[in-house]
Amino acid sequence: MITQKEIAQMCGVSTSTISNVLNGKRKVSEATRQRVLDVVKKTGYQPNYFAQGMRKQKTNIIGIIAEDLIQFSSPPIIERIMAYCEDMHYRTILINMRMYDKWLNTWYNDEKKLQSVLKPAISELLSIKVDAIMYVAGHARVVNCFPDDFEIPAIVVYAYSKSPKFTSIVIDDEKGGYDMAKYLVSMGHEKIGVIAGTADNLHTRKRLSGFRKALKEGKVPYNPKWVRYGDWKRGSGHQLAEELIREDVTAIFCMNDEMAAGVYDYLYENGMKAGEDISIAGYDNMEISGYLKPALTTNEISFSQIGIKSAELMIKALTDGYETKKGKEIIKVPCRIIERDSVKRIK
Amino acid sequence: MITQKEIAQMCGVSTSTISNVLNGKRKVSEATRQRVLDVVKKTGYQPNYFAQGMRKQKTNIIGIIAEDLIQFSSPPIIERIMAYCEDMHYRTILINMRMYDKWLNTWYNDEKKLQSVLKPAISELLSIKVDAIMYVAGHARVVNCFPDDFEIPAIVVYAYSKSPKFTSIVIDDEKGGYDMAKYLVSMGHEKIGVIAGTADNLHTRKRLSGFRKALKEGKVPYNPKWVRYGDWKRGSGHQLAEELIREDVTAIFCMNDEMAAGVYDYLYENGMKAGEDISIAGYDNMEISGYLKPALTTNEISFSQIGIKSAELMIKALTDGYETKKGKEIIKVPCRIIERDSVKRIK
DNA sequence: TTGTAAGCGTTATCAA
DNA sequence: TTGATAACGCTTACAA
Repeated sequence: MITQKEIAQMCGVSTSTISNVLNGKRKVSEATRQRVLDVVKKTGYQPNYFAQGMRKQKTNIIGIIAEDLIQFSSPPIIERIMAYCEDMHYRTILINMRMYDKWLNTWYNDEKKLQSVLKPAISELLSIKVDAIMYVAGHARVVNCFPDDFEIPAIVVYAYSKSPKFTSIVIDDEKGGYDMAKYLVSMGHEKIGVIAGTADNLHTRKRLSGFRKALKEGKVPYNPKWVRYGDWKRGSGHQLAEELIREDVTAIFCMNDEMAAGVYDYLYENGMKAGEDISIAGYDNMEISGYLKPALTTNEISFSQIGIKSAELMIKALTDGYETKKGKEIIKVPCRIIERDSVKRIK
Repeated sequence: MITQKEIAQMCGVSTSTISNVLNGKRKVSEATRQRVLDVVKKTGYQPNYFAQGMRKQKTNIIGIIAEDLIQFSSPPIIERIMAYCEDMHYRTILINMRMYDKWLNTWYNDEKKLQSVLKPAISELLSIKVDAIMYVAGHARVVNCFPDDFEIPAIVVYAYSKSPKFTSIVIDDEKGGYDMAKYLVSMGHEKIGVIAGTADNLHTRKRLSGFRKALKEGKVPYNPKWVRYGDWKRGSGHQLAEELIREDVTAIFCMNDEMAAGVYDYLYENGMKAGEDISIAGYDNMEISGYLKPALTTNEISFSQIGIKSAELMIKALTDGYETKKGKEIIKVPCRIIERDSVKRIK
């Protein structure tokens, strides 16, 4: 590949002149400037990125570490991050840790497994001399990503940073649960079942706490028997639907769309229909929710908002100095209820 | 960040010794080796990637250019490519062109739009000195990715390379259409409607040609009136379902699951049921197909196979010399019919 | 077995 | 306005 030196020879000037033309760092006579630009264009010269990086000690690259690219939340978040960075003239480099591929579902709370792939990923990015690192989690939990004395700005996306030194961007689960309960109550429901996620999960706990708060405000009774814990999978929705229907609830709030689909399975098998015989609400607004019959009312998580917000913060930190390191900040992105046909107004 | 020079000082040896220990290039006495390794470990020293790359003129990085990361096919393909490359000790760097974000649906056949983002993407990868480039398309068509005299090995994934110099990995659409027709005929259907994709689309044409071939072999009449062209969207499935049902077909082959979902919409509105009143088959095996009721029989595209296959080829080309440049090869990855509940045996 | 020194392609500093 | 030169951190040929 052609180098600056060759361009310099072809133009009959020194390499510093080429460099100066290309970077506009100092005055170069219009004549030589044009000559240089012509040759650069003709030859298709591209500065060697490594040489530049080495000399400047600054790369304008932001590293992204994704827990798992095939987690459904990851592509839209990362897509927006990349878009924003590109607009701000930063490059991005993505490392996909592929946690699911490596350990299926057994890594969520296994610190050792996480660190065994996270450390090399961080090392790699540091050796590439990225300006900052964005950690994109696959789902919310407290996660120990970076050491307190981490040498570059960093941010935790879609999970809570264990260390208070790093800003986190998460969804507002508490408000999400609260809003959904408010909505169901406003539709006349007073016996509301919940198919929650796993009991120790952060999403689960926060959504449930918001849910209870709204019931209290609405003076609607809360019955712990109406709260069942699933495993986020379709099958558990099916199973718990049966239990809750036996309790005579008029509505079921499922903490994800997949379990809601499991409820639909149960209804289908038993000749019942969501939005008629019982009301169903989901969470996530995954693609499937618009394809269920009747279409599922659910709480949309705006992954693009999460992506944009975190990229903005990251770049602001980079421009303003290392502000993110000053202290923890937890940014909460709100969810939004998408009203479809699975919740019926009663009474 | 700590450099090799500092490590050398701390160990009381020269930098070349450090380098040799780290790369195992020549004999170093066990004593110094240990001493060096200890210090490296203690300090967390990481070689500077830029300096290495510059010196070695070899990066072991494979560049991936994705047309669109949020196209549903892209994440699983890319995930597998990354996995395979990682196993083979190659790094990957991903550039997402975000075509959809930039131009919605208007870029498919717009060479100018494509080139306006592809050229900078390629330049960037070349200036990073990647060893090879993999182009990951969002959907099949003939695409003009690289100039014939491209300087590094390259491969086109999920689309057909215009230039015969580059290998393409695509799905076997012809066989896909053939298999589906065979299957429907084997279930007793003789009046089979088709909701095809857009008429000029490569997927459409190849699937249709396979479809006709199978009908011919099965001595089942082919009626052009039973073939309708949609736009791959749900709405067109809905609309064309009505037209085909009026033609009294007993089965409808939809060229993607989304249009099949549109057919379901129509059936639902009219009190009909797939797999009972009429048989429906889809294509893609998207997530939704397992959530439709009754679950949709469809032709699965194995994106992971595509990813693995292309990564294998790429790395083989890199190891064996630049074989990919020798001549065009079109690798076809077969689809696989997933039998669910939407196709009924008749007669 | 180890050290010295050149060189990879840029940019920044200094001198002209 | 321009050019020579050093320096970035590493690997490798050659010398010791």
